[in-house]
Amino acid sequence: MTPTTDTKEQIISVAERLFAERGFAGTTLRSVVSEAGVNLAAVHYHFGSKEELFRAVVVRLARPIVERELTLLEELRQEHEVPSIEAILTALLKPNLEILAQDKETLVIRAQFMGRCRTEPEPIQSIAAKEFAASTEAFLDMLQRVLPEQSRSQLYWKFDLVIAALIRVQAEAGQPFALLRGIEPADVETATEQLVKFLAPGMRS
Amino acid sequence: MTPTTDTKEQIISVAERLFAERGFAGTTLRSVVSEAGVNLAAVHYHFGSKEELFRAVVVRLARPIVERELTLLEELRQEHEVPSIEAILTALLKPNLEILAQDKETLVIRAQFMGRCRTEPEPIQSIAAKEFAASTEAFLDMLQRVLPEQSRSQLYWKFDLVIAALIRVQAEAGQPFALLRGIEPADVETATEQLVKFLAPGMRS
DNA sequence: TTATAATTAAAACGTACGTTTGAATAAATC
DNA sequence: GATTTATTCAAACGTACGTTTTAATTATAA
Repeated sequence: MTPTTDTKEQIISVAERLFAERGFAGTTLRSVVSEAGVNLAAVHYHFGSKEELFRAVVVRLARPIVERELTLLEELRQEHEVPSIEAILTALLKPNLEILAQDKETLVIRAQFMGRCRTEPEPIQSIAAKEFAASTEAFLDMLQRVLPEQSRSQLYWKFDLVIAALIRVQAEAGQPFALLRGIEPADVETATEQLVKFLAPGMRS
Repeated sequence: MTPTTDTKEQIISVAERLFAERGFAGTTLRSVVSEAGVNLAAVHYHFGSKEELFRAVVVRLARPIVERELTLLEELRQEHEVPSIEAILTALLKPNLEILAQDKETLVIRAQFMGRCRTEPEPIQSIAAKEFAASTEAFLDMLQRVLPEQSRSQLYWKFDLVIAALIRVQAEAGQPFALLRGIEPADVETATEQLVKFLAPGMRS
């Protein structure tokens, strides 16, 4: 019998890829377990349902991102009374790109999954949104402080567009014309800078 | 027997809404025909398959957009040797928002559908991408002319981000904090301007 | 009016899905 | 080693899906 943590992680890893490629509804549990080399009932034993499996995949990827984002934001807050827009956006975006770049093998899969889970039909989309809620709120608050002349409404849709851009960069990661092409630290640095350079002027306008 | 054009249009209209809400895989033909008040076989008679139904929905919405975009672009080309980035982006984005604003009833549905079809798993996403291919190419060419110092690669991902922003604006249309909140011509005008104002500086940078 | 074509209806085909069940096996605990 | 708990297995449950088939009905053409 395969060790437990391997079974669970195997299922999550295969599910991550298939959910990314086919979406939630288009991915069958039978295809997941077939590729993971485990039994169909294992999904229900370990995760309880297809939806909880999806949640497990989201959590594995999103938690470290959100933690890192919040840590960077806190550091910003302590270093500067009024951080720059560029610094805030970097704190927001970089963890998202860094995590993708951990492994060439999983770069595209993770990127696609990140994009996928934010565009899924409900109730799946909410699963991901909840995981990012703390980060969303913290960054909106910081932006409001830095840009007090903008209405909350304005900040809201601009923030939304920043996230949309991030999703797109993730979705295209690893492609020939993509902003994030590789997994070197320099690749992440460049991609983050260029994305911030694209978005910051619009945030201020 | 209901007249043919009504049956077909009814099916397309219901399908548009359900595909938007649930995605391609999450929408069943039985739910579509049930709400359209027609028979299941009608889908196959009129469209041949579920995928062709999806295509029919895309075509109904995308064709007029692309035509309008290309028309505006041609007008721009004839009026200016070197059009401004703002004018180009307006020509690109405004038809997409205008068509949503034709009817308060369908604003959110159409917006969601537009966003949905660009984020679907393959092979569905390609169906929509093909419909926009002519427009994509024409605008990239124009941008390249106006920004000759930028590489094609750079223009490509920036254009991609513009489209991502558009998708997001569409997806949020009609919501309280949305950029496009209503269907008056002034609403479209404002939304287009603000979106262009957000994106143009980044295009130039 | 009759014949032909178009459209709709209902049932069925062939296949598939997430979830549940009960048994078997493996691992952990005493 | 015996017992308990955890995990895996295979089959089945209850339901559903897109597509196909055949017949009936309606619309159009001659």
